[in-house]
Amino acid sequence: MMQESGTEATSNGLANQNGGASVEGGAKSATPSVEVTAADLLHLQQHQALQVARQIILQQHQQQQQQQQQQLQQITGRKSPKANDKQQSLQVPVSVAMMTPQVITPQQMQQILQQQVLSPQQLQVLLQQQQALMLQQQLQEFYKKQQEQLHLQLLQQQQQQQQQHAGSKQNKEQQVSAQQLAFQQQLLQVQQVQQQHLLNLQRQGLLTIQPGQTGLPLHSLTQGMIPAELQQLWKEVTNAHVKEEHNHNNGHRGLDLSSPAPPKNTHLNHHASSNGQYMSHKREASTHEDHSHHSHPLYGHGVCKWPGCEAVFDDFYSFLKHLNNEHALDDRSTAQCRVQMQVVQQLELQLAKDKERLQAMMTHLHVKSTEPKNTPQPLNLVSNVTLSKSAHSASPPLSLPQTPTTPTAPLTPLSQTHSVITANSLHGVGPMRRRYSDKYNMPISPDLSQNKEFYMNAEVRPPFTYASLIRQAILESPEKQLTLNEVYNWFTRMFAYFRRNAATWKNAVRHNLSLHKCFVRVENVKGAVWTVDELEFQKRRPQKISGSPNLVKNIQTSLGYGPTLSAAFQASMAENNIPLYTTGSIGSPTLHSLAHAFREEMNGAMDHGNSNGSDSSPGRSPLPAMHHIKEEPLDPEDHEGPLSLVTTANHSPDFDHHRDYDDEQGHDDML
DNA sequence: AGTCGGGTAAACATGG
DNA sequence: CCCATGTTTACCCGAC
Repeated sequence: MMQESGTEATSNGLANQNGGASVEGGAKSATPSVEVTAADLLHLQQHQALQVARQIILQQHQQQQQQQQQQLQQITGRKSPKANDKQQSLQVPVSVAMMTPQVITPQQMQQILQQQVLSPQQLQVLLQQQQALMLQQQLQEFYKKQQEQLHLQLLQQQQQQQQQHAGSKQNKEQQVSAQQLAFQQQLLQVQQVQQQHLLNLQRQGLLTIQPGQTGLPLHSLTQGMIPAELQQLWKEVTNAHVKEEHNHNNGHRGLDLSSPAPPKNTHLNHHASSNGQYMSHKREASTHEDHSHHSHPLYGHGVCKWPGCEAVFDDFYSFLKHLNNEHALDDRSTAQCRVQMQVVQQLELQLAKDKERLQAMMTHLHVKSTEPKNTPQPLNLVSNVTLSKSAHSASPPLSLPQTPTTPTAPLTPLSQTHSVITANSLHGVGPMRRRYSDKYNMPISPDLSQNKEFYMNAEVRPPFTYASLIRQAILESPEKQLTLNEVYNWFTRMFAYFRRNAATWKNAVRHNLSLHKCFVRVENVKGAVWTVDELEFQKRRPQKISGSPNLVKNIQTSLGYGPTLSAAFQASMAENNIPLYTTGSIGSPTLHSLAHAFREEMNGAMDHGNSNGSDSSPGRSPLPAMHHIKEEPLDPEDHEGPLSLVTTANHSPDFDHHRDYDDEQGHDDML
């Protein structure tokens, strides 16, 4: 089918769509200056950090496990009937290339990616979850290390003190300083380790996570001699579903992070040895050394670490056998691999952000900044949800339910119900290749943040029709009208996927503009612009009730939007009787767009009864509503929320700025 | 099996 | 002539 011969149309040749460059962004260079000596400060730092960690962990811990497990399992089970039928065109996107999977060639991965075996939403969810997990783990490790180090130092200091003249004030100060230093160093180390680790992951292209074991690793980690606070933290986190296996008989770790990163191990071991604790780490190390020949990134502690697997094996060979049989190069495996890639990519971005955040926190604390200003850290995804949101909040009224929790539709919801999604979504549904079935007419909306970012960086085809996208582009514009070229630009700016094969999709765009009555061409002074005739657009949507009700429902539920959300949703819809407004209304961008978007979502919802994030196909993600993304560079991506309402509301504030979409993609967040 | 909407390819027209 | 922009037709696919 697609002949990619297409002469690349000039403009969009954004060759490297890899927006994520920021990972190594310079920002972080500033090393923590060590001037503070007051014990208070130290304490404060720790305390704050712990708070954050606690928050994050508490909020996500539980869901994580369940969600992850479910998700992974689903995906795992998923089979794509014809995933391979179209793998002819090989195109290696830069971004993907940067992660070289060991098992599959970049080309293959790319193909897989493009096939959309997994829906963006699923990916999104997975990514978020994994990110959360990783974050969580990192935090744990971080604090653990920090505490440990400090503890050590303390002991040493005490010894010294005893040996010397006790009571000297100087000694005390020194001790404090030492601790402070240790703390600083720890931070740096952690950062370095993380960086290295990520690099490794990047190289490997794989990162395995064992959802079900999430809790264990942490647990074992904290088992040593953890300071009260940490213990408490841990307790809070785990008590929910604490379980059994404390016996660190298996010191597995939720994330297979360490294995691929030798440096890290070294590091950890170093510390471990110093104080003779750290079971898990040690264990890990030993695993590597002792069974070096048996080491396999996908095999750890007798368990297959293939995402969603967890099969247990007595010996390495059994595992190998299993690996070859169960995880051979087939549709499912490739799909999982693909997910992993996305996960890694996202994690990298996330890490970068978190580093920045950490930096900001440190800076803030050290510099004793004045007001309690919330650090402007996007920390999207996961954390974003919980913490950062504040920024937006400032704004108004519209925010409905927007609560921090609502956010990621995909994410949170799952947590509660780990029931539904299963079988159906997994196995049943095939990969939706390019054809995301019908209904992706759904309104582009919520979830955007994540999706937006996701699509902006991942070369994954958005699950929306060209018509929907075009409409979105136009509606997002301040004037509600765009020239063809502007539409093109919007596409390339918003979706990494459209940074390639320009000839193809551009043709499609033109084709759609001409074909659908909902797009109206308006002659303009300097040419012609396209506008959207909302009425027309709405007219053509009703056609299908977004997929079989069953499916939809299923998904809805599976996503956790139980009756509750549904009800809420309906209610809101009812409230807004969405009057459609027609065509090219040009007016104050602000209100207009807002209303527009708002209605859009509403309409969408109405049309398809269910629509929204839950579109039938397992994966369909809610449209990336990228309304107004432009201006928020760092910002939080937003919140998406299952209900469009939410989203819209949140965005509202930004509506005013309108800018030219034409400029280059200046605003892509830098991430 | 037929219909329908959507995606892709391509031919063709037009104007700069 | 080339290219961007539009229009139109044809064909394929998947969902219903």
